[in-house]
Amino acid sequence: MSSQLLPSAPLSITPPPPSKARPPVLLHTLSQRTHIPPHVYKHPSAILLELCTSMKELHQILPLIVKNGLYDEHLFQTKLVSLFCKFGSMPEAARVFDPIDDKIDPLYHTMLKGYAHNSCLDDALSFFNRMKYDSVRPVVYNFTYLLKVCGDSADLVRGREIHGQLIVHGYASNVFAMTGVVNMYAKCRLIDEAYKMFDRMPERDLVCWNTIVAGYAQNGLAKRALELVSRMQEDGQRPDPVTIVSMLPASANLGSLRSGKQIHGYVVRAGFVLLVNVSTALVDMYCKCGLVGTARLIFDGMRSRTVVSWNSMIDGYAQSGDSKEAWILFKKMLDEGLKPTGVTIMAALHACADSGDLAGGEFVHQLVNQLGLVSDVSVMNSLISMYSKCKRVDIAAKLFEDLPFRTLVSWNAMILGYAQNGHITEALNHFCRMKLQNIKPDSFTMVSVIPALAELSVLRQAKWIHGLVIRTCFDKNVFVMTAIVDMYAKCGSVHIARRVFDLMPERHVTTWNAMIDGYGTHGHGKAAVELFREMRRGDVEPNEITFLCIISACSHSGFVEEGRRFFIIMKEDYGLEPSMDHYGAMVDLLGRAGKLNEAWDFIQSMPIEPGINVYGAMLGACKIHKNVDLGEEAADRLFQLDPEEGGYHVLLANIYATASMWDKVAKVRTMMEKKGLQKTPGCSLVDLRNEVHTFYSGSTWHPQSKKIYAFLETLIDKIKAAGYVPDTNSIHDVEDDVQEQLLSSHSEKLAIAFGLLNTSPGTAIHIRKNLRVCGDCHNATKYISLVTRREIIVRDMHRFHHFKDGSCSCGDYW
DNA sequence: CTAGGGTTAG
Repeated sequence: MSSQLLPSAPLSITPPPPSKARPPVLLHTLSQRTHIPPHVYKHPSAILLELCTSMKELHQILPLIVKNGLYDEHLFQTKLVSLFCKFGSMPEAARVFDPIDDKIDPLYHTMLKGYAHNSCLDDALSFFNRMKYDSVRPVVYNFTYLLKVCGDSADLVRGREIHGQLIVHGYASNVFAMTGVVNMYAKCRLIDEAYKMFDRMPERDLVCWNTIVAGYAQNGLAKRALELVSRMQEDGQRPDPVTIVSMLPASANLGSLRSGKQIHGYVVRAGFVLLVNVSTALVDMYCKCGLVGTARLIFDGMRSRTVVSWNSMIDGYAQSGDSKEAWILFKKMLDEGLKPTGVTIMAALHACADSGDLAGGEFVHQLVNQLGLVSDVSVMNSLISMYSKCKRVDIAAKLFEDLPFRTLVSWNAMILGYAQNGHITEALNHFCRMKLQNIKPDSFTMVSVIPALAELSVLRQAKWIHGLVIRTCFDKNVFVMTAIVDMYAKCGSVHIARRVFDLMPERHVTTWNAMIDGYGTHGHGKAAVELFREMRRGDVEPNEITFLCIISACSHSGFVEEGRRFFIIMKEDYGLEPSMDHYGAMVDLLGRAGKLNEAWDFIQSMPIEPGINVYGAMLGACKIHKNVDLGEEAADRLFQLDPEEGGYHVLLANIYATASMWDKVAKVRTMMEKKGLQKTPGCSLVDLRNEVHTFYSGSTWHPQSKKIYAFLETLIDKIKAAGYVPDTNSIHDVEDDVQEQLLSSHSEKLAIAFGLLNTSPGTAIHIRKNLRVCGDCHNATKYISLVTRREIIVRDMHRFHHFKDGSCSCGDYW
């Protein structure tokens, strides 16, 4: 067996000359007395050298050794070089190495090892070439050092070269050398090439099986990695702790609890549980498979833990959404005096981002500075994400701009940060900026940019990015394509969305959700329900979000009974517990349909304390159905919850205004002022050729402003002739003509006028509005679509309105 | 001097 492990070519180490120095007398006599051959005893200088643990100690010991005389000169030289290499000082190693006249081969080997470990690959290779020049025959382990460095730096070109040289030197069948080759190719992400080399090996031992298993596991081919473990067992190799530590992340990656538990069983039977790296990998696996509690039990039962154990557990909590527990454990780790690593910091920042804990995030930021982790770009990326999630995209941007070098992840974090904070133009600018710097976007970039364009709601831009997605082959990526489906729906083209949806070979639950929601917001309740039924017949399981989408689709279309049924099915058939958003959607469903008392009773029967969104839905329903009493009651409860949004107060004020209760309107306004709440200014966007034009109520800064107002005046006369009556009952404190003027300068009317002025007859006009469409604008737009024979598509904060021939797709029900 | 494999991370 062991003969197979020997190199096929003879080793070329020249035997060192017999030692001239005799061991000191004491040791010599000791060895005679105990019949141990004298060469087993080491020279005291050698022992001293071996005790060195740092460069400082080495420099202290050196004079002593020189004073007390050298033992074997070659051994001393080699030992010294080895120590300088070990402590990372290649210049000092070279100072010892260079002047030596009769260099023995091991001296060269030691030096090469030093270069391989401490310097760049170039230094190691040029030393390797010098060896050849000095006629030193390379030995197997010279190649293994170099292959390792190639693998670590993923330098495929040099890796191949060394592979070639290794063959020339006759090591093509050497297990050690070829294991190094397999590992090198695997690290260079050429797993097929790695397997080819593995397959050609005449003999395979445990280490080389472990190498190929780890190779597959690290290249994301988890299933194949686990299959190979079965094969290695058929080949007579028993998985050892190293195998296990590759298998566990593989089964975690698969999310396969069954195989994870199987491995756990094996670990227990084989007696590996006490090994800290094995139990750490178990903790990680259970976290990734969703059993964070089980992971915690293992973590708590560990006799010793490394920083990796802590990191795995903290990140396990962070990834599973338990940011509270993640934070508690992070603090505990600090309390125990453990030094966090970059990974710890990233997990902690993830937790802060999730819970919106800015103060916690700032604390971690300080820690990053103290620990000197500012040069760790991954940590900085996490800081950017944390600040963005905590709505401080300004700080995130500052960090991003100050980065000495940026990775793709940095760009993605920044683009997503901008997109999620509503800075759509900035998100798109950065996308263009990264492309100008020749940084290739990945699917994460696309999934950040596409929703930004969806927010912009400009069909032309949507088609542009869709084209880009196809050209860059991201149309094979289910997440990117889901974003595209969602984007088309949000750009008003639910039919294109459906076409893209139909063409997708693979659909994720989010793909179905996007399409169902698309139908819902466009008021195509029937299509939404049909698609949901189709989904249930297929093998993609609906999730909580699916039910949110379908219930809200029912709400937009007035399908009260269907909506109710879905709410029940959700729990009974799928075991999904309704969240606050689901309760909100149900109140909206009932309330919108005019079943205000039922909606109120529904709120009373909720098993959890109703949130802002629930009372908000109630208030909205009261506005539609002009119910002051219930509206007041809902608002009362709502305001106790201290909403940061000024919109709810405006809603209540509008309820009062509709009922001409002007004193109450004034009261609400005062309350708003006291609380420092502001009404979000209404704004409408319209895209024209290459520009997005923004209009605010009464704004006059647009270059075409004069033309727009003049056109609007004649337009309003025309629709009045067709039957339009301005709805002035929400304004009371100004003269009639001023009321009308205020109404006619609403942002959507300005945007529509601008759109009509600048586009050709027969084309549709797309308007994007940040708030809900007001009643008067809704009515006016219907008439405008009639008299101008133009289709006008308005996307408000909740849904789409397709105005055509005097009516709206929402059936005046929004 | 005296070889090759392994854990956490957007």
